[in-house]
Amino acid sequence: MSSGWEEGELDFKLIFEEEQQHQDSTVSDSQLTSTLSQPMGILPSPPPSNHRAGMHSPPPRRALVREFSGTYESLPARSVQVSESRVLECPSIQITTISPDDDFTPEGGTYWDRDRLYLPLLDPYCYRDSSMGAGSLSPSPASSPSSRGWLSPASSCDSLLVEDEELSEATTHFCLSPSSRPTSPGGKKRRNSPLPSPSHSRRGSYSEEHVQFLDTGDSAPQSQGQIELSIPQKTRKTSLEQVSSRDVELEQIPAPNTSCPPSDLGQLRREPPTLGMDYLSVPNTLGWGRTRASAHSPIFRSNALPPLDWPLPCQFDQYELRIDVQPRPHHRAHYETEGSRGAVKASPGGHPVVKLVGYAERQPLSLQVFVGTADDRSIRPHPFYQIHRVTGKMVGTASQESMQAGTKLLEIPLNPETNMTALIDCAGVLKLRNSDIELRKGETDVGRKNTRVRLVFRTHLPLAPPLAPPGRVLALQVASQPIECSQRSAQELPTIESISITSCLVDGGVELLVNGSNFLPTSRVLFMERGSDGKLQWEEEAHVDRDKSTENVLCVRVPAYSDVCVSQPVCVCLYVTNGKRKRSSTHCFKYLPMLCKEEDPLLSRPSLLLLDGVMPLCPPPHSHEYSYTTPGGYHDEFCPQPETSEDRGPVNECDPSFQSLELGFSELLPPLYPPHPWPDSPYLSSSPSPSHSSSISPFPSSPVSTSPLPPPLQSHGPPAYHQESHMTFIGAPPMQHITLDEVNEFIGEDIRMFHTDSRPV
DNA sequence: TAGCTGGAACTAAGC
DNA sequence: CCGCTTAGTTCCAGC
Repeated sequence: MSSGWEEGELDFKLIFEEEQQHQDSTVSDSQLTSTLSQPMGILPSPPPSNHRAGMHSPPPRRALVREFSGTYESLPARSVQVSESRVLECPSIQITTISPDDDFTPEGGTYWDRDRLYLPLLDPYCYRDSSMGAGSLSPSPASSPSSRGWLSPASSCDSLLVEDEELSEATTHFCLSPSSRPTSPGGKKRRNSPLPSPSHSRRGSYSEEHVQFLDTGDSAPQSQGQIELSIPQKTRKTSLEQVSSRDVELEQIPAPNTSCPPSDLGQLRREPPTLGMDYLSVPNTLGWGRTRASAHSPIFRSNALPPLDWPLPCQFDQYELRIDVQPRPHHRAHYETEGSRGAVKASPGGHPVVKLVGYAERQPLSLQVFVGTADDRSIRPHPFYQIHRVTGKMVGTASQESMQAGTKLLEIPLNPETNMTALIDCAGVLKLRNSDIELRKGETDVGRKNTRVRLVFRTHLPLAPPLAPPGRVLALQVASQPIECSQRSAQELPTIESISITSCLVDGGVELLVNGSNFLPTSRVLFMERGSDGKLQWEEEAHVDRDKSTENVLCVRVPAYSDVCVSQPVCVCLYVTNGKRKRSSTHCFKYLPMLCKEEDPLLSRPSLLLLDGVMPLCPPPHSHEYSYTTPGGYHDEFCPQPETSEDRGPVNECDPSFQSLELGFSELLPPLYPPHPWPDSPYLSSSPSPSHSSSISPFPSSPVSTSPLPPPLQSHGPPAYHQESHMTFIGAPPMQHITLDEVNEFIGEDIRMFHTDSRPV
């Protein structure tokens, strides 16, 4: 599933030089000149990441030219000397300008012949860098597909000029302008041709219709022209894969609003011609299991905001981004050929609610929302889904769309007046055709049965000393529970929304209630355990008490574990199946050793085991219960999907969350690094991330604060310095998507790099 | 009328 | 290669 990219394949370099950014503003290279002259987006753009949408961004690395304050940016691939003292990494592209007199297709200004993609001369201000890190806001309210045009004046090089105060301004003056265009897809379309997708789609696809500029992920020369491509018609699709929908949305759209300084309001803008993978074969970034991004700090320079595929914590210091109301587990996404299917709704009705806790400033902030993956890998933008801005009289939340590295974002204000709470009633989900996405070069994910998504929320807080040096921003992210977006799956697949208990002694026998939907009289509940190699080691069916079960509740008796003599807690998974290939996602369950209760004094305090402090009405013996639905996260993703994990090779056998991290990982951890007052580098392997720092405990007032606590990582990362504990932490923020293998790898790499960094140079 | 929603037909891929 | 099943995509109809 992963790209297979190995560390050694990461060829491009990442450099960062703050001081020279200004000096180099007169870069002679045409690729930079026009870019540098561009107006800023509302948010400073992080450096180009050169990655295609859906690909993992490379983690930042130390500056090659000169280290500066330990901050890192990823920059484009190939080296271009832009000044005597500075070398930028830029993609190699071939672009030939053509005159405005040349013919173009009326719709998009581009056309294909066998060998070339011709791009029209465009307003030099009109381009978009699809790789821009923190994309600038587009004024276009249009949503896909009616709003494919994302123009962003921001570019990779813009980010080099972004000053800290700009971020502050951006966050302060997050302004929303009313939409001048409808955002929903333009209603139903008539079939006019039976030609099947994808090769002869009856319509242009998200990729095909809109553009078709190749995404370098960098600021390509802003002069327009023709890009040399070897694109035999027969392989048009293959060629177009470079022109992925997410990379190359292009359309004429109105001039931007205040977020984008006007150039010529009457002039249509267009993305810059960029070139894709043919010339810049950017590796599929880090293999998900290898990324160390999780180890970085959530604090970034304001001009180096993290890419969307970087895992971020949901909590840092007193700040926490949390989901107060989770979305429903089902939401039928709409295709481009359909009308909007509305905004994602919440289970109790209404819509999801997201809140930033601990923020007492008066400055409003912006909450970014995008559609992320929901597999057992780290959260990243979902290649087959995009966020869709829903408008209408029923939508009360203002929002703006933007693009970041090919991923559409909604930006929603977080205002102090509303207690930094946002009602997410404007976020729909657009489904892109699998065939369109899968043909993109470098795309390794398959769309088939890849229909679970999450809503991912991210915000950036400007931090002031003493929390961080000036100009630093704190990036927090939280992801919703998985959302099934397929109509069919939503109708057929059983879904577990909660379970009444999450652990009991190994002898089982405890009654457990599974709450969810699509349960049938024939539904079965199975407990299973996988080995570290991902192979099924044990599976046992739980007896279902049909009399006590309904279509939304299954009452089962927990089966005994295979080995009642275990001395350590055992994490297993349970799922509901309605038959072959109709399985729910898995939820974690822990078997506790028989002696555990006597040996572990903490277990004698069952209240400490309650997540969210919700005491069950009738706690059964031998069990530890908690309210399943945690506000800030979801446990479901911790377990591999039973229907797919078997094909994935080694996977974590179960919950790689804190619960599973408890299981004997502490002895693998490297020595405690000396704490930093704040992280200079988000990627210093030899220094602890804030989450590692004991001085920044995520749970300052935790009732179990006497025990070392896990990091406040919502996303995966190395296990923190909690030792010994074999219990579930109260209020522990969920750690998502970390597998046993990842943990081991993180640890091993940390140890290696620690040793390396410790050596005198 | 446009947008939202549920349902189902049609089609391709997989088995 | 064929038939069945499954899943993705598109269209229709009702509200």
